[in-house]
Amino acid sequence: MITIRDLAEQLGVSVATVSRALNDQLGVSPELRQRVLDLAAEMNYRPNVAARNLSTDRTHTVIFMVHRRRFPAAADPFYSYIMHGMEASLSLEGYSIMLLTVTDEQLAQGPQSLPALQEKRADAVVLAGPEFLPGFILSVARLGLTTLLVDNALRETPFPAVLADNEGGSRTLTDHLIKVHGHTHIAFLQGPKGWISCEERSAGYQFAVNAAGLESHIVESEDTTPETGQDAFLRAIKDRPETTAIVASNDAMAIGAMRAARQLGIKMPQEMAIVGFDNIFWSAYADPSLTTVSIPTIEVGRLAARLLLERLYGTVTASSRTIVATQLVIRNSCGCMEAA
Amino acid sequence: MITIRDLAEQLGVSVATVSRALNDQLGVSPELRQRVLDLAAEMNYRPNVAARNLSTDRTHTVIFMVHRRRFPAAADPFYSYIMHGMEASLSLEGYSIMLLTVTDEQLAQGPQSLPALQEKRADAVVLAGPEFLPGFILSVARLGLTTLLVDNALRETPFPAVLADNEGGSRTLTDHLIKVHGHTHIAFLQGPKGWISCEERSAGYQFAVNAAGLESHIVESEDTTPETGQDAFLRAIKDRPETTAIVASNDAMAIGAMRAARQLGIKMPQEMAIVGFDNIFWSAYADPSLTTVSIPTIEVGRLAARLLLERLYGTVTASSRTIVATQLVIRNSCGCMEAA
DNA sequence: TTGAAAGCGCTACCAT
DNA sequence: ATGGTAGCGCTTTCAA
Repeated sequence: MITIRDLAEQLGVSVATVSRALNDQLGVSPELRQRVLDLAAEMNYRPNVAARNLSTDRTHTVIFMVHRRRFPAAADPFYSYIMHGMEASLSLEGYSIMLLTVTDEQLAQGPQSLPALQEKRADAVVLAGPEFLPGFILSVARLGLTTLLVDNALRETPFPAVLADNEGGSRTLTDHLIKVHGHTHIAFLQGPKGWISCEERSAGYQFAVNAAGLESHIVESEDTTPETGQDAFLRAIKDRPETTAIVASNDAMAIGAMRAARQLGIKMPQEMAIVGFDNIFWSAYADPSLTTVSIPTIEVGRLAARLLLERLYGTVTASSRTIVATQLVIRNSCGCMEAA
Repeated sequence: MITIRDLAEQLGVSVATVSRALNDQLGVSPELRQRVLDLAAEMNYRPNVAARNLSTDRTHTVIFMVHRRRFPAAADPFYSYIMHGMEASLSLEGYSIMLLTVTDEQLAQGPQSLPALQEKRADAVVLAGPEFLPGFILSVARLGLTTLLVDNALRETPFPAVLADNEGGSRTLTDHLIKVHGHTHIAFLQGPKGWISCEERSAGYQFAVNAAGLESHIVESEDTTPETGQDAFLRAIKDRPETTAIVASNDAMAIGAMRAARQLGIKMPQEMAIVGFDNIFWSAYADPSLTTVSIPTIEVGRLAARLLLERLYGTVTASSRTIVATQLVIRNSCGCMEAA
């Protein structure tokens, strides 16, 4: 293994100079700098990360923390995508990303139970998903790591967070059912209370429905899987048989609802329009193909990476929530393009 | 931040002793050891990883390397699952896992283009997926990192690798179509040449078909997506209209084939049985639900982690390939349980 | 069993 | 612009 000492000796200069040249710091004459760089390249020099970490107290590493159940979610690798987006961005800046999945027990015990965090293996940490509660979040932040929430947020305390525009997307989606297809009895299949994305989607639905002077109809669920979607659908039409359209909290629920509808012999989209959220890969393969809202997950990850780096370098202090635009994806399940 | 020096001073002993006590090394009297441990706990001492890394030349980190296109694969988060399994196991041993996705250019340029590898940010590296070619693999290994292949293998050189029992799974699956359902004209939708898992699945199919005295019928594809499955299916039945069953290289292709069959008005499973491989979440939601072979991805990850740690600790030297058993998952698309 | 001290490779401060 | 050098916190010889 070759070190800056080797380079320094070869060139007959001090290690300090070599270090400066290598780190692009001022105080080195252009020609000497070039000689250092050339020799480093020639000798295939690689900095020792551990040594640099020790003396700078920086690791150039970010921890991506997510609940173990959610990575990957069987039905939807949402967080895998976000991590992927982060990795691609971070690697460009010389940063690495570590995966840390946490169990319910660890969540309950707090960050003390997470050695990777305590040992400061990273400069920053992303907490992805709604499982992280305020108490946990704040204790992580208190550890001294730069902390960022993704697909989650604190309600009262301002805290850096990146989220999709769930409310806007849901409003647009619901509006589409109302304005384009003329539905007047639309139910919303709501996911668990406390999952911010579900609540925002619910809010978007309600806004659209209220604005149109329609009655809202919210059916609650404990989860957002096909199974719970199926179940919620059945309750929805039992409650109100006049229902002709369903907005599900996500695609998985929507696909479950479709299955339930099909089993009852309900024609889709003619007798029942069903739409989802997330635009998972398989939503295009549902029958009828699912109208939904897409979230640019890679972009969410890219943004998270950028925000983190900005905060690490002190470029920026303010701005708590960052909202990423979503987009309506029209397919067949809303009633559009039936000819296709 | 509290260091071993703080502990040493508090206790009036040397840092060497504290270090030994903390690292469970011999040469410390039981009572002193206990006092050290107690104080460490009381003062909430956390070792500085960078310092330890520097002096031991170990990082207690593993890099999970995968092609950028494959993480996560939109249709099937196969590698996300494996990484997840690895993380869960590694964290128990105090190891962390880093994600490193690589592009085609980086693959072509070799490990030189990957700073994370060169800088020895990890003790070991897993190369997951068939995109890593022998030259690349061997140069990574030459870097001095403990290297392990997952869902890939070298053909000639013995090299540590973990794979699912693709051949066995595929043989069992094909056998099921022959023995239970009496099919005599079964086509195999083959994925790209060079993807070892696809080739093994192909071999399993051929073995079963030959053993039954049937003719094999292999249809090639450039990828293993629903689109390529759809296309391959059409070519298969055009080639041989007598075909009554399809074994696809994976579930995504199988679902694509189903779509093509449905568009042609072919009844499934009565007129056409279609089966897949991987048991992705959505395969249960296909119509008819997909008979397939499940791969215990979490277990694959767990095994990979264990093999890596064993090699890091020099417990084991031999054994190149490790094969993980797969399991037949019977649903409706093969013709079983039609009543259900 | 315990302690002293020499590094690990790099950064950054203080001189020159 | 360049050099000398003191750490960063820990592990690990070597002595006692």
